Amino acid sequence: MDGMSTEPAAEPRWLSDEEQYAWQSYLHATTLLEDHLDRQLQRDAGMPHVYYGLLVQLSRAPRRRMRMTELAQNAKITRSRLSHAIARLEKNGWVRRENCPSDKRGQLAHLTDEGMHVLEKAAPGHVAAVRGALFDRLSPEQVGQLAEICRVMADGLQPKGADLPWLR
Amino acid sequence: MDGMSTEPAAEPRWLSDEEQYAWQSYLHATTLLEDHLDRQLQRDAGMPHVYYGLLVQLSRAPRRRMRMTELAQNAKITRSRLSHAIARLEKNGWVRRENCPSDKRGQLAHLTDEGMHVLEKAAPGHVAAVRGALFDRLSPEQVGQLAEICRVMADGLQPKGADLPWLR
DNA sequence: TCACAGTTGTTCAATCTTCAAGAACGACCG
DNA sequence: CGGTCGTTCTTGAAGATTGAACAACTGTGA
Repeated sequence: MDGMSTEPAAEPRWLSDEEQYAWQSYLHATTLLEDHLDRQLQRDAGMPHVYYGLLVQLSRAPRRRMRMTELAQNAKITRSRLSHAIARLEKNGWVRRENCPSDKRGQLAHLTDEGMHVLEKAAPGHVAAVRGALFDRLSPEQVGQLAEICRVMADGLQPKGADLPWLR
Repeated sequence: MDGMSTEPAAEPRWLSDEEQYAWQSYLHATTLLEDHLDRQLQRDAGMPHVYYGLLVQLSRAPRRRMRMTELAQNAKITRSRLSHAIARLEKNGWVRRENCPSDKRGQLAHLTDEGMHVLEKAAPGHVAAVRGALFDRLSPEQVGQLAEICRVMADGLQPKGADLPWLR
């Protein structure tokens, strides 16, 4: 008996030089961008990026209302986290909870007028930040490439629906 | 003359349809990937991705030692956050603090043998996760595109006078 | 030598996130 | 009905992060 055993982890395929470089660049860039947007929104709108995203979702929903679970899924956060987040936004007066008429377990998050106002005030600065960091620096081809790359990534990470990609 | 006034925020340039789509895809994909890696490492190595990154940095440093500030800069986190993180890793026995001989204010973070061992155990699974989510799904051209896009992004977000130690 | 401004790392309080329950309700089946 | 299981949302405690404040130290210039 020697090296070869029944171990499932045979030979880890490490990253090539190009892949390593791409991975480092990815981590570097995404971290910087996330920090940048978080700071910008915290400064200008008094909330982190995730919370801003919740308001955006609500603003686009019919009657500015959305079920908690649906909102959590769209924002890719847990229901628990959403519960805390909505509690905070409710304390700010930007969101209000309502009972769901069709399901007594359910709750609707409702973007208030005040919340809509905050969102409208914050949006231009936020878009400018995204532009300045990303879209004003990329060529149209690169924007397309980025979208396609992200689509492929998301395809392989889809948590629900068919769990086909989870090999093994 | 009409609504136009002296407002400094003249006309926010919103995102085009292509840009909106790319931005949504970006947020979706990066969130999913980060969550995926965080869970994988939390499950297999008992620490989040950021902490794993710290161990990687240390493992590559001369004598497995690094100054706190340098480590924080490389990992793109604040010194405060690093302080807490190292305290936690120290509690696990994976890192130890040492006084810096040349600067009495300074501290060196030192990756212990035990920490190195944990890292070596976790690395294959982590690489597999990165591969499975990203590099095994992208064409070589896309890997190059991604690297270039991220390089441009990072260029525009570089916090200060740029020293680029991660560029070879 | 002596300010003195700048750096280094830690700490505190406020905030945010996660994880493990748990209460309330709906859907289904006998 | 009544029982059972799954869903929906909330809660509380532990852990993590942030930003400001702080003590200790360095290096520079007068």
